[in-house]
Amino acid sequence: MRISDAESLVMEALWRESPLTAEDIAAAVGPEQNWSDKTVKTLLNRLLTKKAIAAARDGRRYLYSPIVARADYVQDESRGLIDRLFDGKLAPLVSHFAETNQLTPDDIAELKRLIGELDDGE
Amino acid sequence: MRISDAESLVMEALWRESPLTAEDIAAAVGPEQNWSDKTVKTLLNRLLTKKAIAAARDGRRYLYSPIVARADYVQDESRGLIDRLFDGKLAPLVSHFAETNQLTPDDIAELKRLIGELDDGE
DNA sequence: CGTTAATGTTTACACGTGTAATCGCTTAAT
DNA sequence: ATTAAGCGATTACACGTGTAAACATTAACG
Repeated sequence: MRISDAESLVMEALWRESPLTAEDIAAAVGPEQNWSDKTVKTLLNRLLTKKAIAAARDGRRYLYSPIVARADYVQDESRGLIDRLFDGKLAPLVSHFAETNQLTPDDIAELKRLIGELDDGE
Repeated sequence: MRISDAESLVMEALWRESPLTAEDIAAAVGPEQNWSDKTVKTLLNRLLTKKAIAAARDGRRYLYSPIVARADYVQDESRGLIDRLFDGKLAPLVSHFAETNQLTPDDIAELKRLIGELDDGE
């Protein structure tokens, strides 16, 4: 099942560090998003029913941990975008960024390095 | 305003060719998506109120054309994804694809070419 | 000229999402 | 033991979206 935008912010907190209590997560995400702790609880529950996270009882509270791996999530999201907008190929996306001048010299250097490695490794 | 997934399929038809009648669009998109012509009409109206497309009366019907450019849409979508998931930088996305073995030799060749050009051009 | 067919306009409706408030149970403090 | 406080669970509610049916209007055909 799909992880929504708001939910993904909770996931990001858990991917950074886990397990966390609801309180921890509210503290990590709430202020930034201007969310009440109630909102965070709702998101946690939805993520639970979606089996995206697990909860382990710890006394009176729960400790939450991700079940879905960030890599898998990132995978689905980026594959989806590339399939929808760039005919499933990565190069056109890079090309688009290049054409719209969204690449800093650092980006370019990093890309060069990556591509070089690829060539060697594969 | 945001263009939804279903709406974007209508936009794609118009980006491929415009102006088009509602009928044209239904013919172009409907079968693939299993949409009734009613559904296409609804999407066209929503896109109109979102000012994503324009309609020019042509006798009894309208001819629809995009107002939003595909490049701008692609721009927003891909920037959004990269900001959300890759810290705003393109290189980590490419890196992710490389690590998860989603690059065909063709992709790699194309990327090499692109990066090479970049280097020269900029 | 009236009826039908083609189009566009309005209304519908369930589901996910963002954003919470309220209810209820359990534990800690008095 | 009673009450208050802290948590989780349940309920709420408006808005966007996917998907379409119903209604209205107008032009064409008989």
